[in-house]
Amino acid sequence: MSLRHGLLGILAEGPASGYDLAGRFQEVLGMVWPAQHPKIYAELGKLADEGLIEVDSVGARGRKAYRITPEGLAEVRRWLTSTEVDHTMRLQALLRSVFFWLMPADDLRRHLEAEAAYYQRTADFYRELAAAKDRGEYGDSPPTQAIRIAAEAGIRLHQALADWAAWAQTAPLSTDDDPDA
Amino acid sequence: MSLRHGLLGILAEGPASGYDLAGRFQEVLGMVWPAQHPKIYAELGKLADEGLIEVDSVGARGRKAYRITPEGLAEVRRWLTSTEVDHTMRLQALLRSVFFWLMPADDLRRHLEAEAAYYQRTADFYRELAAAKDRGEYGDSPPTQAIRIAAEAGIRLHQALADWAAWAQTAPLSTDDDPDA
DNA sequence: CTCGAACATGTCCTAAGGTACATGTCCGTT
DNA sequence: AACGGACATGTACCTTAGGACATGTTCGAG
Repeated sequence: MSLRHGLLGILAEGPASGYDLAGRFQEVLGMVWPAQHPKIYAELGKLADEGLIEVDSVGARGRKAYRITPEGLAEVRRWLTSTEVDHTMRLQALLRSVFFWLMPADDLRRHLEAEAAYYQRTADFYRELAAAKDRGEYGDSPPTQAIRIAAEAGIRLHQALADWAAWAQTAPLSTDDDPDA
Repeated sequence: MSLRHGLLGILAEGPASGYDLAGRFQEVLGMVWPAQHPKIYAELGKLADEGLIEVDSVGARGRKAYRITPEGLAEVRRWLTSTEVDHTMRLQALLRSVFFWLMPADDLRRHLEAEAAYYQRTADFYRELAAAKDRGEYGDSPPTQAIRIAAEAGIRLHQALADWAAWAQTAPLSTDDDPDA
Protein backbone atom coordinates (compact mmCIF):
# COMPACT_ATOMS: atom_id res chain seq x y z
CA MET A 1 0.00 0.00 0.00
CA SER A 2 2.50 2.63 -1.16
CA LEU A 3 0.03 4.78 -3.07
CA ARG A 4 -1.26 6.41 0.11
CA HIS A 5 2.26 7.29 1.14
CA GLY A 6 3.05 8.52 -2.35
CA LEU A 7 0.09 10.86 -2.12
CA LEU A 8 1.01 12.01 1.37
CA GLY A 9 4.58 12.63 0.23
CA ILE A 10 3.52 14.83 -2.66
CA LEU A 11 1.07 16.67 -0.44
CA ALA A 12 3.93 17.33 1.99
CA GLU A 13 5.26 19.73 -0.66
CA GLY A 14 2.05 21.71 -0.54
CA PRO A 15 -1.71 21.52 -1.16
CA ALA A 16 -2.89 19.85 -4.36
CA SER A 17 -6.09 18.49 -5.87
CA GLY A 18 -6.77 14.96 -7.07
CA TYR A 19 -6.37 16.22 -10.61
CA ASP A 20 -2.99 17.76 -9.79
CA LEU A 21 -1.84 14.55 -8.15
CA ALA A 22 -2.99 12.45 -11.09
CA GLY A 23 -0.90 14.72 -13.30
CA ARG A 24 2.18 14.34 -11.10
CA PHE A 25 1.79 10.56 -11.08
CA GLN A 26 1.41 10.64 -14.84
CA GLU A 27 4.61 12.57 -15.62
CA VAL A 28 7.43 11.68 -13.31
CA LEU A 29 6.13 9.37 -10.61
CA GLY A 30 4.19 7.37 -13.17
CA MET A 31 7.34 5.65 -14.40
CA VAL A 32 8.13 4.35 -10.95
CA TRP A 33 4.63 4.13 -9.46
CA PRO A 34 1.70 4.22 -11.90
CA ALA A 35 -1.64 5.38 -10.51
CA GLN A 36 -4.89 6.21 -12.28
CA HIS A 37 -7.24 8.91 -11.15
CA PRO A 38 -9.98 6.58 -9.81
CA LYS A 39 -7.52 5.07 -7.32
CA ILE A 40 -6.23 8.50 -6.38
CA TYR A 41 -9.66 9.99 -5.66
CA ALA A 42 -10.63 6.92 -3.65
CA GLU A 43 -7.43 7.02 -1.62
CA LEU A 44 -7.77 10.76 -0.98
CA GLY A 45 -11.24 10.12 0.44
CA LYS A 46 -9.86 7.49 2.82
CA LEU A 47 -6.93 9.67 3.88
CA ALA A 48 -9.34 12.50 4.65
CA ASP A 49 -11.56 10.15 6.69
CA GLU A 50 -8.51 9.13 8.71
CA GLY A 51 -7.52 12.75 9.28
CA LEU A 52 -4.17 12.44 7.49
CA ILE A 53 -5.18 15.11 5.01
CA GLU A 54 -7.94 17.72 4.95
CA VAL A 55 -9.68 19.89 2.38
CA ASP A 56 -7.65 23.05 1.94
CA SER A 57 -9.90 24.90 -0.47
CA VAL A 58 -12.71 24.34 -2.92
CA GLY A 59 -12.26 26.18 -6.18
CA ALA A 60 -13.78 26.47 -9.61
CA ARG A 61 -15.15 23.44 -11.42
CA GLY A 62 -15.55 21.57 -8.16
CA ARG A 63 -11.80 21.55 -7.63
CA LYS A 64 -10.95 20.30 -4.14
CA ALA A 65 -7.41 20.93 -2.96
CA TYR A 66 -6.15 18.88 -0.04
CA ARG A 67 -3.62 19.84 2.58
CA ILE A 68 -1.56 17.39 4.65
CA THR A 69 -2.19 17.41 8.41
CA PRO A 70 0.51 17.05 11.11
CA GLU A 71 -0.72 13.46 11.57
CA GLY A 72 -0.31 12.85 7.85
CA LEU A 73 3.21 14.25 7.87
CA ALA A 74 4.08 12.05 10.83
CA GLU A 75 2.70 9.05 8.95
CA VAL A 76 4.89 9.59 5.84
CA ARG A 77 7.89 10.03 8.10
CA ARG A 78 7.03 6.84 9.95
CA TRP A 79 6.71 5.01 6.65
CA LEU A 80 10.03 6.35 5.40
CA THR A 81 12.06 5.64 8.49
CA SER A 82 10.36 2.77 10.30
CA THR A 83 9.01 0.37 7.69
CA GLU A 84 10.85 -2.26 5.68
CA VAL A 85 11.55 -1.48 2.05
CA ASP A 86 9.73 -3.82 -0.33
CA HIS A 87 12.44 -4.81 -2.81
CA THR A 88 10.08 -6.59 -5.17
CA MET A 89 11.08 -5.79 -8.75
CA ARG A 90 8.37 -6.98 -11.10
CA LEU A 91 9.87 -6.57 -14.53
CA GLN A 92 8.02 -8.20 -17.39
CA ALA A 93 11.03 -7.74 -19.64
CA LEU A 94 13.08 -9.92 -17.31
CA LEU A 95 10.40 -12.57 -17.05
CA ARG A 96 10.33 -12.70 -20.83
CA SER A 97 14.10 -13.10 -21.00
CA VAL A 98 13.82 -16.41 -19.16
CA PHE A 99 11.88 -17.67 -22.16
CA PHE A 100 14.04 -16.23 -24.94
CA TRP A 101 14.99 -19.75 -25.97
CA LEU A 102 11.39 -20.19 -27.17
CA MET A 103 11.68 -17.32 -29.65
CA PRO A 104 12.81 -17.67 -33.25
CA ALA A 105 16.31 -16.14 -33.53
CA ASP A 106 15.11 -13.46 -35.90
CA ASP A 107 12.25 -12.30 -33.70
CA LEU A 108 14.59 -12.30 -30.72
CA ARG A 109 17.12 -10.09 -32.48
CA ARG A 110 14.41 -7.60 -33.46
CA HIS A 111 12.99 -7.73 -29.95
CA LEU A 112 16.33 -7.01 -28.29
CA GLU A 113 17.02 -4.15 -30.66
CA ALA A 114 13.65 -2.57 -29.88
CA GLU A 115 14.18 -3.08 -26.17
CA ALA A 116 17.67 -1.55 -26.27
CA ALA A 117 16.30 1.46 -28.15
CA TYR A 118 13.43 1.90 -25.68
CA TYR A 119 15.67 1.76 -22.63
CA GLN A 120 18.19 4.09 -24.21
CA ARG A 121 15.42 6.60 -24.97
CA THR A 122 14.13 6.38 -21.43
CA ALA A 123 17.60 6.73 -19.91
CA ASP A 124 18.10 9.82 -22.07
CA PHE A 125 14.77 11.22 -20.90
CA TYR A 126 15.91 10.96 -17.28
CA ARG A 127 19.30 12.36 -18.27
CA GLU A 128 17.58 15.43 -19.68
CA LEU A 129 15.43 15.74 -16.56
CA ALA A 130 18.52 15.54 -14.37
CA ALA A 131 20.35 18.08 -16.51
CA ALA A 132 17.44 20.51 -16.25
CA LYS A 133 17.45 20.14 -12.46
CA ASP A 134 21.24 20.64 -12.43
CA ARG A 135 20.83 23.79 -14.52
CA GLY A 136 18.58 25.01 -11.72
CA GLU A 137 15.46 25.19 -13.88
CA TYR A 138 13.32 23.96 -11.02
CA GLY A 139 15.09 25.81 -8.24
CA ASP A 140 16.92 23.85 -5.58
CA SER A 141 14.27 23.20 -2.96
CA PRO A 142 14.58 19.93 -1.02
CA PRO A 143 11.81 18.23 -3.07
CA THR A 144 13.63 19.15 -6.29
CA GLN A 145 16.90 17.79 -4.93
CA ALA A 146 15.16 14.53 -4.03
CA ILE A 147 13.67 14.21 -7.51
CA ARG A 148 17.16 14.76 -8.90
CA ILE A 149 18.29 11.72 -6.90
CA ALA A 150 15.35 9.67 -8.14
CA ALA A 151 16.14 10.73 -11.72
CA GLU A 152 19.69 9.47 -11.26
CA ALA A 153 18.27 6.05 -10.42
CA GLY A 154 16.12 6.25 -13.54
CA ILE A 155 19.18 6.99 -15.65
CA ARG A 156 21.27 4.21 -14.16
CA LEU A 157 18.55 1.56 -14.23
CA HIS A 158 17.49 2.23 -17.80
CA GLN A 159 21.06 2.54 -19.03
CA ALA A 160 21.82 -0.79 -17.36
CA LEU A 161 18.89 -2.35 -19.20
CA ALA A 162 19.90 -0.77 -22.51
CA ASP A 163 23.43 -2.16 -22.11
CA TRP A 164 22.02 -5.51 -21.09
CA ALA A 165 19.79 -5.74 -24.16
CA ALA A 166 22.80 -4.97 -26.36
CA TRP A 167 24.92 -7.52 -24.50
CA ALA A 168 22.20 -10.16 -24.76
CA GLN A 169 22.46 -10.05 -28.55
CA THR A 170 26.02 -11.32 -28.26
CA ALA A 171 25.29 -13.98 -25.64
CA PRO A 172 25.21 -17.61 -26.71
CA LEU A 173 21.68 -18.89 -27.04
CA SER A 174 20.29 -21.72 -29.10
CA THR A 175 16.81 -20.56 -29.96
CA ASP A 176 13.97 -22.72 -31.01
CA ASP A 177 13.33 -21.74 -34.62
CA ASP A 178 10.35 -23.95 -35.21
CA PRO A 179 7.11 -22.12 -34.41
CA ASP A 180 5.02 -25.16 -35.39
CA ALA A 181 5.33 -27.74 -32.66
CA MET B 1 -1.52 -11.25 -16.79
CA SER B 2 2.03 -12.52 -17.07
CA LEU B 3 1.73 -15.29 -14.51
CA ARG B 4 -0.04 -17.58 -16.93
CA HIS B 5 2.71 -17.07 -19.49
CA GLY B 6 5.35 -17.55 -16.85
CA LEU B 7 3.81 -20.89 -15.98
CA LEU B 8 3.47 -21.90 -19.62
CA GLY B 9 7.09 -20.93 -20.23
CA ILE B 10 8.39 -23.08 -17.40
CA LEU B 11 6.17 -25.96 -18.49
CA ALA B 12 7.68 -25.64 -21.99
CA GLU B 13 10.88 -27.03 -20.44
CA GLY B 14 9.03 -30.16 -19.34
CA PRO B 15 6.21 -31.43 -17.12
CA ALA B 16 5.99 -30.07 -13.58
CA SER B 17 3.54 -29.96 -10.69
CA GLY B 18 2.11 -26.91 -8.98
CA TYR B 19 4.49 -27.54 -6.12
CA ASP B 20 7.47 -27.65 -8.49
CA LEU B 21 6.37 -24.42 -10.14
CA ALA B 22 5.89 -22.70 -6.79
CA GLY B 23 9.47 -23.71 -5.95
CA ARG B 24 10.82 -22.33 -9.25
CA PHE B 25 8.98 -19.07 -8.72
CA GLN B 26 10.35 -18.92 -5.20
CA GLU B 27 14.05 -19.32 -6.08
CA VAL B 28 14.94 -17.64 -9.32
CA LEU B 29 11.77 -16.28 -10.91
CA GLY B 30 10.56 -14.99 -7.56
CA MET B 31 12.95 -12.05 -7.67
CA VAL B 32 11.52 -10.90 -10.97
CA TRP B 33 7.98 -12.23 -10.73
CA PRO B 34 6.74 -13.26 -7.28
CA ALA B 35 3.90 -15.79 -7.16
CA GLN B 36 2.39 -17.67 -4.25
CA HIS B 37 1.09 -21.18 -4.50
CA PRO B 38 -2.61 -20.28 -4.25
CA LYS B 39 -2.34 -18.18 -7.40
CA ILE B 40 -0.34 -20.87 -9.16
CA TYR B 41 -2.82 -23.66 -8.45
CA ALA B 42 -5.71 -21.43 -9.49
CA GLU B 43 -4.01 -20.46 -12.75
CA LEU B 44 -3.06 -24.06 -13.54
CA GLY B 45 -6.72 -24.97 -13.22
CA LYS B 46 -7.71 -22.27 -15.68
CA LEU B 47 -4.95 -23.18 -18.12
CA ALA B 48 -6.10 -26.81 -18.04
CA ASP B 49 -9.71 -25.75 -18.66
CA GLU B 50 -8.56 -23.81 -21.70
CA GLY B 51 -6.58 -26.74 -23.01
CA LEU B 52 -3.22 -24.96 -22.87
CA ILE B 53 -1.88 -27.57 -20.46
CA GLU B 54 -3.02 -31.04 -19.45
CA VAL B 55 -2.40 -33.47 -16.62
CA ASP B 56 0.68 -35.49 -17.44
CA SER B 57 0.67 -37.86 -14.49
CA VAL B 58 -0.73 -38.23 -11.01
CA GLY B 59 1.83 -39.42 -8.50
CA ALA B 60 2.26 -39.97 -4.80
CA ARG B 61 0.73 -37.57 -2.25
CA GLY B 62 -1.78 -36.36 -4.81
CA ARG B 63 0.98 -34.89 -6.94
CA LYS B 64 -0.39 -33.73 -10.27
CA ALA B 65 2.18 -33.00 -12.95
CA TYR B 66 1.07 -30.88 -15.91
CA ARG B 67 2.34 -31.00 -19.47
CA ILE B 68 2.11 -28.14 -21.97
CA THR B 69 -0.04 -28.77 -25.04
CA PRO B 70 0.80 -27.63 -28.59
CA GLU B 71 -1.82 -24.89 -28.12
CA GLY B 72 -0.11 -23.81 -24.92
CA LEU B 73 3.28 -23.68 -26.60
CA ALA B 74 1.80 -21.61 -29.42
CA GLU B 75 0.32 -19.24 -26.82
CA VAL B 76 3.67 -18.57 -25.07
CA ARG B 77 5.27 -17.99 -28.45
CA ARG B 78 2.48 -15.60 -29.41
CA TRP B 79 2.95 -13.74 -26.14
CA LEU B 80 6.71 -13.51 -26.59
CA THR B 81 6.71 -12.37 -30.20
CA SER B 82 3.40 -10.59 -30.77
CA THR B 83 2.50 -8.70 -27.62
CA GLU B 84 3.79 -5.38 -26.37
CA VAL B 85 6.27 -5.46 -23.52
CA ASP B 86 4.89 -3.82 -20.37
CA HIS B 87 7.75 -1.61 -19.23
CA THR B 88 6.17 -0.71 -15.91
CA MET B 89 8.86 -0.68 -13.24
CA ARG B 90 7.22 -0.45 -9.84
CA LEU B 91 10.11 0.09 -7.45
CA GLN B 92 9.19 1.12 -3.94
CA ALA B 93 12.79 2.12 -3.28
CA LEU B 94 12.54 4.71 -6.05
CA LEU B 95 9.21 6.03 -4.86
CA ARG B 96 10.76 6.49 -1.44
CA SER B 97 13.70 8.37 -2.89
CA VAL B 98 11.35 11.10 -4.10
CA PHE B 99 10.59 11.76 -0.44
CA PHE B 100 14.14 11.57 0.94
CA TRP B 101 13.93 15.28 1.80
CA LEU B 102 11.38 14.35 4.48
CA MET B 103 13.85 12.10 6.30
CA PRO B 104 16.19 13.23 9.07
CA ALA B 105 19.74 13.24 7.64
CA ASP B 106 20.89 10.54 10.03
CA ASP B 107 18.08 8.15 9.20
CA LEU B 108 18.67 8.79 5.51
CA ARG B 109 22.37 7.95 5.76
CA ARG B 110 21.59 4.70 7.58
CA HIS B 111 18.87 3.91 5.08
CA LEU B 112 21.12 4.42 2.07
CA GLU B 113 23.85 2.31 3.60
CA ALA B 114 21.44 -0.55 4.25
CA GLU B 115 20.05 -0.23 0.74
CA ALA B 116 23.50 -0.23 -0.84
CA ALA B 117 24.42 -3.34 1.15
CA TYR B 118 21.22 -5.12 0.16
CA TYR B 119 21.64 -4.40 -3.56
CA GLN B 120 25.29 -5.36 -3.47
CA ARG B 121 24.40 -8.67 -1.82
CA THR B 122 21.72 -9.34 -4.40
CA ALA B 123 24.01 -8.42 -7.29
CA ASP B 124 26.59 -10.84 -5.90
CA PHE B 125 23.95 -13.55 -5.63
CA TYR B 126 23.18 -13.20 -9.34
CA ARG B 127 26.91 -13.03 -10.07
CA GLU B 128 27.38 -16.38 -8.36
CA LEU B 129 24.41 -17.82 -10.24
CA ALA B 130 25.86 -16.61 -13.53
CA ALA B 131 29.29 -17.99 -12.65
CA ALA B 132 27.78 -21.39 -11.86
CA LYS B 133 26.01 -21.40 -15.21
CA ASP B 134 29.23 -20.36 -16.94
CA ARG B 135 31.08 -23.20 -15.21
CA GLY B 136 28.53 -25.48 -16.84
CA GLU B 137 27.03 -26.67 -13.57
CA TYR B 138 23.56 -26.67 -15.08
CA GLY B 139 24.53 -27.91 -18.52
CA ASP B 140 24.06 -25.68 -21.51
CA SER B 141 20.53 -26.39 -22.64
CA PRO B 142 18.63 -23.46 -24.19
CA PRO B 143 16.59 -22.82 -20.98
CA THR B 144 19.83 -22.65 -18.98
CA GLN B 145 21.34 -20.22 -21.49
CA ALA B 146 18.23 -18.03 -21.21
CA ILE B 147 18.42 -18.00 -17.43
CA ARG B 148 22.07 -16.97 -17.78
CA ILE B 149 20.89 -13.94 -19.75
CA ALA B 150 18.24 -13.12 -17.15
CA ALA B 151 20.86 -13.44 -14.39
CA GLU B 152 23.01 -10.92 -16.22
CA ALA B 153 20.13 -8.44 -16.03
CA GLY B 154 19.83 -9.19 -12.31
CA ILE B 155 23.52 -8.44 -11.84
CA ARG B 156 23.44 -5.20 -13.81
CA LEU B 157 20.21 -3.88 -12.30
CA HIS B 158 21.18 -4.56 -8.71
CA GLN B 159 24.71 -3.30 -9.20
CA ALA B 160 23.27 -0.12 -10.70
CA LEU B 161 21.09 0.31 -7.62
CA ALA B 162 23.98 -0.41 -5.25
CA ASP B 163 26.10 2.21 -7.02
CA TRP B 164 23.18 4.63 -7.01
CA ALA B 165 22.62 4.24 -3.25
CA ALA B 166 26.31 4.94 -2.67
CA TRP B 167 26.20 7.94 -5.02
CA ALA B 168 23.06 9.29 -3.33
CA GLN B 169 24.95 9.66 -0.07
CA THR B 170 27.20 12.20 -1.77
CA ALA B 171 24.40 14.09 -3.54
CA PRO B 172 23.34 17.47 -2.19
CA LEU B 173 20.12 17.25 -0.23
CA SER B 174 18.75 19.48 2.48
CA THR B 175 16.81 17.14 4.65
CA ASP B 176 14.11 18.07 7.05
CA ASP B 177 15.56 17.28 10.44
CA ASP B 178 12.55 18.19 12.49
CA PRO B 179 10.27 15.20 13.01
CA ASP B 180 7.82 17.28 15.04
CA ALA B 181 5.93 19.49 12.65
C1' DC C 1 6.89 -46.68 16.29
C1' DT C 2 6.48 -41.92 16.72
C1' DC C 3 7.19 -37.48 15.36
C1' DG C 4 8.68 -33.67 12.55
C1' DA C 5 9.93 -31.93 8.08
C1' DA C 6 9.14 -31.69 3.49
C1' DC C 7 5.78 -32.85 0.03
C1' DA C 8 1.43 -31.59 -2.03
C1' DT C 9 -3.06 -29.26 -3.09
C1' DG C 10 -6.44 -26.46 -2.40
C1' DT C 11 -10.33 -22.65 -0.52
C1' DC C 12 -11.55 -18.11 1.18
C1' DC C 13 -11.28 -13.43 1.95
C1' DT C 14 -9.36 -8.92 1.49
C1' DA C 15 -6.74 -5.48 -0.72
C1' DA C 16 -4.99 -3.36 -4.70
C1' DG C 17 -4.86 -2.12 -9.50
C1' DG C 18 -6.98 -1.08 -14.07
C1' DT C 19 -10.65 -0.09 -17.46
C1' DA C 20 -14.92 1.64 -18.72
C1' DC C 21 -18.51 4.52 -17.82
C1' DA C 22 -20.70 8.87 -16.28
C1' DT C 23 -21.09 13.72 -15.33
C1' DG C 24 -20.41 18.45 -15.27
C1' DT C 25 -17.61 23.14 -15.71
C1' DC C 26 -14.83 26.71 -17.64
C1' DC C 27 -12.40 28.94 -21.30
C1' DG C 28 -10.81 30.16 -25.71
C1' DT C 29 -11.64 30.00 -30.57
C1' DT C 30 -14.35 30.34 -34.59
C1' DA D 1 -23.59 31.53 -30.04
C1' DA D 2 -21.67 27.07 -30.66
C1' DC D 3 -18.20 23.85 -29.91
C1' DG D 4 -14.05 21.49 -28.58
C1' DG D 5 -10.54 20.77 -25.33
C1' DA D 6 -8.71 20.93 -20.90
C1' DC D 7 -10.21 20.91 -16.20
C1' DA D 8 -12.26 18.21 -12.55
C1' DT D 9 -14.48 14.44 -9.85
C1' DG D 10 -16.37 10.47 -9.23
C1' DT D 11 -18.85 5.27 -9.56
C1' DA D 12 -18.95 0.45 -11.02
C1' DC D 13 -16.96 -3.55 -12.20
C1' DC D 14 -13.51 -6.92 -13.15
C1' DT D 15 -8.95 -8.97 -12.53
C1' DT D 16 -4.86 -9.80 -9.99
C1' DA D 17 -2.11 -10.35 -5.82
C1' DG D 18 -1.39 -11.80 -1.22
C1' DG D 19 -2.24 -13.67 3.36
C1' DA D 20 -4.73 -16.84 6.31
C1' DC D 21 -6.71 -21.04 6.83
C1' DA D 22 -7.36 -26.03 6.01
C1' DT D 23 -6.07 -30.74 4.96
C1' DG D 24 -3.75 -34.86 4.07
C1' DT D 25 0.69 -37.84 2.73
C1' DT D 26 5.33 -39.74 2.54
C1' DC D 27 9.74 -40.37 4.36
C1' DG D 28 13.63 -40.37 7.27
C1' DA D 29 15.65 -39.90 11.89
C1' DG D 30 15.66 -41.15 16.47
